[in-house]
Amino acid sequence: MVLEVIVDISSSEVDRAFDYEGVDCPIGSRVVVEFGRQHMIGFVIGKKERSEYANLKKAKYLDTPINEEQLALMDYMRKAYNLRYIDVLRLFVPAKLREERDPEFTRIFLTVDDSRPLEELKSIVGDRAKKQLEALDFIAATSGQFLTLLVGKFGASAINGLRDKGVLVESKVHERSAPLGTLKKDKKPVVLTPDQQIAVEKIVNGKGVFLLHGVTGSGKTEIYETVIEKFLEQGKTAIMLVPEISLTPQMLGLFRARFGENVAILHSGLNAAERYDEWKRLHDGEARIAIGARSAIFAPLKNIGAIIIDEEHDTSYLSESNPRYDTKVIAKFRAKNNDAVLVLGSATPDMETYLKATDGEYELITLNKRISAYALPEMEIVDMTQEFRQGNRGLFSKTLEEAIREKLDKKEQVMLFLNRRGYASFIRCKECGYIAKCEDCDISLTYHKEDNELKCHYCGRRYRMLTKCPNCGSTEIKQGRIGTEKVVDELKKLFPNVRTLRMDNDTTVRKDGYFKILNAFSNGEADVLVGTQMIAKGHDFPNVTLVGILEADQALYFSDYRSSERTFQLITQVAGRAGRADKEGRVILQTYAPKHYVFRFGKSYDYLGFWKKEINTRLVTKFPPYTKIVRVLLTSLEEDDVVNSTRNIYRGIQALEREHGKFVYLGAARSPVTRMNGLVRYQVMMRLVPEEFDMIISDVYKLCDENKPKKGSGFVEINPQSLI
DNA sequence: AGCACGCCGACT
DNA sequence: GTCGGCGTGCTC
Repeated sequence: MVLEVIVDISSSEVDRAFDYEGVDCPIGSRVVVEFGRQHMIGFVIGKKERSEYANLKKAKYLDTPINEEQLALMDYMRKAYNLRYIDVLRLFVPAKLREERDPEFTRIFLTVDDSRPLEELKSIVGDRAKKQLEALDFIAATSGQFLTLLVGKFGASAINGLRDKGVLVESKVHERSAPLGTLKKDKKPVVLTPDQQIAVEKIVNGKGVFLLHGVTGSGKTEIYETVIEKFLEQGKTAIMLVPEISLTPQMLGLFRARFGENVAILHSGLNAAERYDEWKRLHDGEARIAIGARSAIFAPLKNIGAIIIDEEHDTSYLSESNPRYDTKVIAKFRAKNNDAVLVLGSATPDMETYLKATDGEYELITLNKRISAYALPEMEIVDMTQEFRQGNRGLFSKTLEEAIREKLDKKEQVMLFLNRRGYASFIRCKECGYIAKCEDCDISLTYHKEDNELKCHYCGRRYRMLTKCPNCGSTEIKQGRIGTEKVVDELKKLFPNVRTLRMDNDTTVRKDGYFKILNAFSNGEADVLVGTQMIAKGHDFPNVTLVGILEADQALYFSDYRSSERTFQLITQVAGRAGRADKEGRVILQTYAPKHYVFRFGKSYDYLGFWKKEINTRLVTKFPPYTKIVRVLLTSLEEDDVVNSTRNIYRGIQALEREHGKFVYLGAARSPVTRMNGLVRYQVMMRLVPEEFDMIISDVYKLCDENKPKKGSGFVEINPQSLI
């Protein structure tokens, strides 16, 4: 049998099938092949009787990690996103299976025989074998250990003695660093409200895509859990996706408590062995619920009954680097192929999602009531232009300052939000307008007070702080907008004894930094938490009774058509942080544009009002969801090379425009960031109505592939999150 | 991606 | 003379 094999190398050069001689095995199988002079893992993507090549090498069959439905998804993704075989295949296979190791490698795992009481086992061991008793206690207390660890700790003779006496149960387990103990199911019957009950009924008895639009605290999680439970009862499986940032231990604990060993968790915190183990449990049918961030949509499950995407508007569902994909699109494909329901949940749905719900493409389920008796906090909007006119040059309005003072006196906690690090201080000459930029990236540098230096947030390059303008020599060179550090500084001036924590990309470079800071705040180690919207997501701090949003409108004037939507999502989410449980919350929003409709609708938590206004704007201005923005980004070491490539691609697209109708917009230019990491960047931008998009996108991919710069690269982005 | 082949500069 | 620089080309 001739097998068509894709080798595990991510390069366009080699991303095609190579013929090998091998046993008849299913498509989707994993094999070892000799490729050139090296041994490689490969994946079978096709089979045939004969090959046009003579002297085929042999492929050695290992296993079949990818199922038929996943193969169909692979083909779909390759076409829809112009991806390589191998880049898609890798999404389905844990890294461990791509290392050349014996995949059947197992270790012996020992647990105590729990069919008999521990005391009885001890008497079998006898009180003369002290070391054995010690080991037995240890194994019991830790609910099982690997043989190698036990031998290291207690010595081979003691452990072999125990094994001979038959008080232990032995099992072969795939390598894994932290075995799950036996988890008790704490199955409290969940009582659903009538609204929740109706939602569950609709989803379980319906088909297709559902938008579950529910205000913060309307009990979406209980609905997800019950839906999953109902499908499990039917013998089906389920995938639940959450934004990476909300995969908290508490959240997972909730699912573990309800579904126990049936849940497999896939998140970035797992090491390769743990990830493989969770993957394997799903693949073998030992676990039937996959829960995780974006990539969990590729879980090796069959017979899926429900796919749930929580906080569906969250941008973490869009993969912005190789391989680029939209999780919702993948979810729809898998739901359709499995005849599963897809549930999209959010308090502030994506513009496009809500449009589809109003069009009837999705079924809309609205939850207006909060399950707790407490209303959402009142939002106060403070006009900062007024403050300025009254002589207040600080960051805090009088209202906010007084509110903070009051909360600090009461020993309650405060959260202060800034829009994001990108808006932190840049350096500008007041005399000539010079702005300090990165020599490599052409991006405004950000001032970091802690190190007294300037940093480029795109390449990380550092510069000494300027004392005078390199352009005109003026010493009137000052920071522009504010960053979290500045907020902390000013806060300390107003309240000398305040204890603060700061959270942004700088303080959370290390993966655990994020949770450390949140834990510290949760434990009351600080009075005020200052941060970017990172702190807005998902976490409940019962003692937080005041939330301040500083410069709420910074994002509004950022050159992105989604800025209003983002701002609305942010303020809704942020407001949800204030006042849970028994304490009334207060939200103070500072803005220089108090009359903007975002704040008007945001203040009253009126999503629908906002959506109607915003969707009309998108229609009139011809932006998504009514159009698709396509950007072809070309980069090269040499200007001539990239200019040449850009010109060819632009001409090709012009030809497509002549052939297929009128585009909303087509233009070619240098990218907003003209150089990054030493590469020159050009782009071709276009805005297409959906029909045009469908007609020409594959031609655009082809043009890009065929005309990309000789000494660089080119790729196509669809509705890119940022145009840097 | 590797790894070979291959054709020019400075070394025991 | 030859060791080795990394440019180009191939892997069923």
